[in-house]
Amino acid sequence: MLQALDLSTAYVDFDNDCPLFHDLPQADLNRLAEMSRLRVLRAGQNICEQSSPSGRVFNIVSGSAVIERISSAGRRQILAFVFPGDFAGLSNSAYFEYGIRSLTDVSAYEFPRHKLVALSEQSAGLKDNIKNIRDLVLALTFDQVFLLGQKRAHERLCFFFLHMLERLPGARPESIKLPMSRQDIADYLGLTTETVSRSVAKLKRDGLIVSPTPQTISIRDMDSVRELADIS
Amino acid sequence: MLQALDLSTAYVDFDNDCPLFHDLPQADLNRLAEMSRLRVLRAGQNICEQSSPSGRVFNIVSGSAVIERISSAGRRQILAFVFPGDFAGLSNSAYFEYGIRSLTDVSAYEFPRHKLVALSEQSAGLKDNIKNIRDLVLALTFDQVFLLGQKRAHERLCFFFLHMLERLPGARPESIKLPMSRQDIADYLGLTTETVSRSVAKLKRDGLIVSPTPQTISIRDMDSVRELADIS
DNA sequence: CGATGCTTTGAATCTCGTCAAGATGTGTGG
DNA sequence: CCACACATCTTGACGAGATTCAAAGCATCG
Repeated sequence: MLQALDLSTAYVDFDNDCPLFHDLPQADLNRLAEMSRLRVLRAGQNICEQSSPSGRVFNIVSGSAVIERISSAGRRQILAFVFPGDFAGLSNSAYFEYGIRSLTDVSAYEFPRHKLVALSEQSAGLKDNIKNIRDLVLALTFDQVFLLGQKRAHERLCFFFLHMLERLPGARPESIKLPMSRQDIADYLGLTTETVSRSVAKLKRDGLIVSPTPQTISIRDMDSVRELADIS
Repeated sequence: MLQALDLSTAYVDFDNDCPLFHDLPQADLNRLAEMSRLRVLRAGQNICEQSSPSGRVFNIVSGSAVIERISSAGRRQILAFVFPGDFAGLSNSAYFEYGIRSLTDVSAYEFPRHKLVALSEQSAGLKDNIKNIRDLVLALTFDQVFLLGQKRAHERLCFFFLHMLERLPGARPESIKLPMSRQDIADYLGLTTETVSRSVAKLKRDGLIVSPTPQTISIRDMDSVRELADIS
């Protein structure tokens, strides 16, 4: 986890091919760098609190985090997992309608929202990038609505593995290293930890996956996993 | 339903306080009118097909419609209900990741997406309006994720009634006239028609609502309905 | 009026949640 | 290096809630 706290490598990310910085001219990158602040957090900390003023937005540099909503009754729903390169906090209401919380040690650039918006008015590239990010978020959220409304537990798991395969940096079909706990997966998929465990056990039993440790998933029968995930 | 097909009243809507046209100067309204085409559909028709090229966007003038996704396995999830003044089709991918289908007779303005985008580049007001619409859609979709992931059947219905109360034009706590079938409600809430029926029956039995006809809901105990809806 | 489609109700089944116990793994201090 | 405590994860038994299948009510419309 020391890597996550290494500031010298973090700055390199301004050149990376991440959605916010993609294809921007150096001038824009410089101005983004000027307005940004690098925040470093330990695992399990709030990056921003649900219902707090939504004046800041975040670009994850290293580590993993969740976007979560907790109701007055104490029920928790994870709206998304965010990984390096991902952008979070692009709410347009005055207050965050969700919280962002680190799963691992995390480093992230923090931008004042009004400054980022102001710069995006002058930079067509930046504005496009922000729009694309919003579009992706909406598309992913539609997928999740379908998942929660229509799929069974083991189907949700299959969808989840394929989703992680796409979004989690470094994930390969033979080796997906999950940075989140069973509770996090459960709160993302609208299940309980017990049901997640049982569904994983079932997928193992049926030979679709192998899981040497709880945090490691290896897909053995991709066709069957895809079919159960029912990607529309 | 003849009202829905009355073209003379439909045009008035360009002056209405609907999200897309809100606070626009007359010049912009005129250009919007020029590029638009009024479409009139009977109940149960596709306004646009899932997976078809997403070249058009729609502004509902009269009637009700659903935004739905149907998987390869034939399962259907309704992503949203849309009502007069609502805007639909703002997908940014090349193909619609959902279909739009009329519930009642519907009239709607159809805009070529590229023209609307081009005009929004010149009209700050229009651009803001579009952005606000997208923000609202995302916020509503987050609510639905929470609903589907965390709530029980009768809680989902309470949330649904309050949601309709806010969004359905003309709805009042004492009289919500639902334009959709039990099947549509079920596909929106991730339930079956039978469970919707039973949950409505339970809410009636418990004195929270009255329902003289299946399409008419009257909220009797707003506090309890709110509490069950668990608006976060 | 009968026919059709939508809604409701009933009974059996199944999936998932709950509660409880046991297994596994990790980190700490002896 | 081992032993113990604490977390997390897994498994089992049971029950609640939702689905499924079937049949019966209730409208609307020829």
